[in-house]
Amino acid sequence: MPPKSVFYKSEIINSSLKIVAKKGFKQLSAREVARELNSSTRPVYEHFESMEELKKAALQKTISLLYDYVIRPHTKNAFLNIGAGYVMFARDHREYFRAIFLEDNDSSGIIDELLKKLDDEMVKVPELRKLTRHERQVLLRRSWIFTHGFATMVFAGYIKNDHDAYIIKMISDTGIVFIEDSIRKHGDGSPVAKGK
Amino acid sequence: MPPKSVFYKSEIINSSLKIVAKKGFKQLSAREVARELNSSTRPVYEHFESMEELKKAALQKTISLLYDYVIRPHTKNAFLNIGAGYVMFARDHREYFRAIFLEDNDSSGIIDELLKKLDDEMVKVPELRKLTRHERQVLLRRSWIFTHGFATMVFAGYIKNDHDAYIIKMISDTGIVFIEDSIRKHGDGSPVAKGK
DNA sequence: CATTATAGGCAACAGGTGTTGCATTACGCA
DNA sequence: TGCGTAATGCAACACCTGTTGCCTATAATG
Repeated sequence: MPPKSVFYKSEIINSSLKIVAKKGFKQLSAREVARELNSSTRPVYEHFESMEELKKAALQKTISLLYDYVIRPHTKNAFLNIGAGYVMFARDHREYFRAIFLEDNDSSGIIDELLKKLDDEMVKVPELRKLTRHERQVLLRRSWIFTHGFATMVFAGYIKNDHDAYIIKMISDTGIVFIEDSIRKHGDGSPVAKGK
Repeated sequence: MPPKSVFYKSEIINSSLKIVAKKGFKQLSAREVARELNSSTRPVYEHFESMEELKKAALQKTISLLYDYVIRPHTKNAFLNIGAGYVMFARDHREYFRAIFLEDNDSSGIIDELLKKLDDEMVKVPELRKLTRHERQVLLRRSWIFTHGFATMVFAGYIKNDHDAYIIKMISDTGIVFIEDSIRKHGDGSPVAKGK
């Protein structure tokens, strides 16, 4: 029998995430992982075909952490939680956020999934149910662009005040502005309400 | 006397920008530049102390190109031109946009300058002049977060329709929503109008 | 026409990367 | 207690990076 594995797959991924958090995704290398584990570079290749594969696995783990954030009940409003969680993730895990959304990793699937969650929450709100499909899409898109912009600016360190309360207020206030606009436009049949 | 310089500083910078546009900022290396110029790596060090310095010069040139974009009269509204130009820049020059705003190059000075331009334009609009300083700041910040979010999503390739007309409509429509909200809040002294 | 300063090419240095061949080691079954 | 298997460490390969020493070629001056 072989000696039991000293370095488990999960340890290697966790070490990788530490490195990404500290030095960024592009600094993740086999030797860097080895240093973190006090080992040679071999164990990496014991569990992964290539560094490419390890990087994929590490990215996947950051994505699942993102999902934790958007599910977390920051407020009583699930709609708001997704946006606020997204921004908080950008604040708490800069390098993960960069790896997922700002490097060339085709993040569109994740965004689509988050948008779907948001849409599901939206139809639960009575005031929004009367909106047409197109009106809801406009609202969703606007809200998301704002949220993503906010997250990206927090990521860049441009937003000095990034406490939970401020993030929630910002997302909430602007969301309300967009919602009120949608309802108003729906009422008077202005160009936005094409579907009606 | 020495032989006259075959490779001018400007040529080196232009070659660098070509490389950045094609392969990204992090792929910009002395040997890449040499390949582009059909030369050795020497000329780079003839005109620049280090690659660091060349990278700075290249980044500076991308920033001046960004300014061209936000000054360009896409519409008759200078306020709108800045936002639309910003998004179009992200669309036309992905890698420059990434280098300026999404890598660790402290872009806050540029954002501050753009915000100042926007503020200057804002006070020229009669309806906005009655807003308090704080109300104007809220409006500006909201508009900018949305614009930056839009640019970042265009950058990521998530916005499929990125024609000039759509970009302008998007920035304009949302800007109007924010402006109307500011004016409305100013009227009824709601929490946003703290300064009044 | 000779001289001299210097731009540029070549090739090397040190350090980084992914990856792999080989020797060693330790485990748990026989 | 011995043995086979497979995980690990070491060291090397090839290729990337920034940078520099040395040599050559050139152009304007004396």
